[in-house]
Amino acid sequence: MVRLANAATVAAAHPGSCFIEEGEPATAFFNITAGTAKLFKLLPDGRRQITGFVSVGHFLGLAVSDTYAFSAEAIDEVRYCRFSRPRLRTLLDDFPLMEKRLLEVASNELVAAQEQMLLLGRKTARERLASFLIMQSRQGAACQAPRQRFALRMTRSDIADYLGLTIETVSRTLTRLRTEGLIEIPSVAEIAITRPAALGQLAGGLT
Amino acid sequence: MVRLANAATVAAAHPGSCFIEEGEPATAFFNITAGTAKLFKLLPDGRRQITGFVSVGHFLGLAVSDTYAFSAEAIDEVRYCRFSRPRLRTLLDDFPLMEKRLLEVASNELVAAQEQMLLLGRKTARERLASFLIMQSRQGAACQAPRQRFALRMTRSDIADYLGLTIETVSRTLTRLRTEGLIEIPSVAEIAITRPAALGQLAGGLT
DNA sequence: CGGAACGTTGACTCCTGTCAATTTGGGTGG
DNA sequence: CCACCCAAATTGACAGGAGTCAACGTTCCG
Repeated sequence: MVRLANAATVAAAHPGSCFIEEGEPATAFFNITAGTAKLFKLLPDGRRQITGFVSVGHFLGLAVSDTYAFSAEAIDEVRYCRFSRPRLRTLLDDFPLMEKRLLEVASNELVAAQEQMLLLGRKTARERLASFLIMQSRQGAACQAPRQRFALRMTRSDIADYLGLTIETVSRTLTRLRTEGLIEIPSVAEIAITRPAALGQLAGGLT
Repeated sequence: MVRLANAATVAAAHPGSCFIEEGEPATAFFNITAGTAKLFKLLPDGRRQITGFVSVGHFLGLAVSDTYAFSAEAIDEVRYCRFSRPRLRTLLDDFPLMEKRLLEVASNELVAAQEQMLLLGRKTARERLASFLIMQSRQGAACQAPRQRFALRMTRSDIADYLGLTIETVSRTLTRLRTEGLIEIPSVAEIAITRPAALGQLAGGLT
């Protein structure tokens, strides 16, 4: 862990380790600088809902609440900057542009959250997977065209908990999409979209 | 419609009318001054997901996107201030505190959205209704204790589309909660929580 | 080679959705 | 004032999609 001049610290989280725990006092604000993490909430009996995957550039821990509203677990090696809350406040005062940027980010995440609510509340398993695969195909290709083939950086269990399904349903549904010729599965962690238009149709008017 | 000095307009929407339509060019920013509206997204075949209910004080249309990401329909008579986008920008420049406030609001809404994702993705119908009723019992009583008895300002159809269920399941589940003695239903639009602790338990560790 | 975590597949169950009939309640007009 | 109407809500019967439980396959390290 490195301490910087402005009291921010740089740290890392190993795959599988949590660097934010839901319910803990929200003492800090994070900025991911490398790697990917999953954000999730748990029910008392262990059911889990992954609310998003975050990677380089993402901000975490904005909430005004005094405790974190979700947990964050590293998927691969994650590096991040950590700002104490008071330090964040002075940062925002010193750099008003940062506030603008944070507002933009939060607004975009709200839009994404609403899209995910539509998926979780109203889409079938097939539609959820179709939507998810299309989303993934665009991941990290913000400025370019979606890639026809890409790697899934998460397990079936993570996909299931993100889509509100079980791992069995995820597996079966992927198999079905494959047998129907909409996708190919070169390896467990790779997907190739063979009929993007049909998949988009299934997803319900792509986002 | 009244035009103010700073180019904002004051307007109203009658019950059932949409004052924001998903997909339309996002030309404005709204601030609700009276009434309640529902926000929702539609799938091509008409399936609907209500992403939230908003009332006095809420801000709408923040998104950076060039089209609205959701529709807004008035439940009762809604009054609102409408700012054009350029005007919003000058407003934010003139009143930096407003930006801080918007960021707070957006952060809180993100937390609520994540809670709703947990509900939609992982909770059973019973748990969804329990969570919903507890949430409603706190509505508009931000600073006070939750009310033991309250009015539902929306139809069963709205509740269903908010919770990702059908109206039949909402109806049946409410009936069951009543016969089990957790709640009473003095009239179709009123609920009394008779066993708050048990209902909270069911909801899965209240928010 | 062996074991463990992850993934796939099958058989069966059940919660919720679908379809349909009936009841309730609020508003309107005779 | 009351009968009527229509939308909303409730209730029932049935069906189906996704969950559960379990067996089997695969991959990857130790």
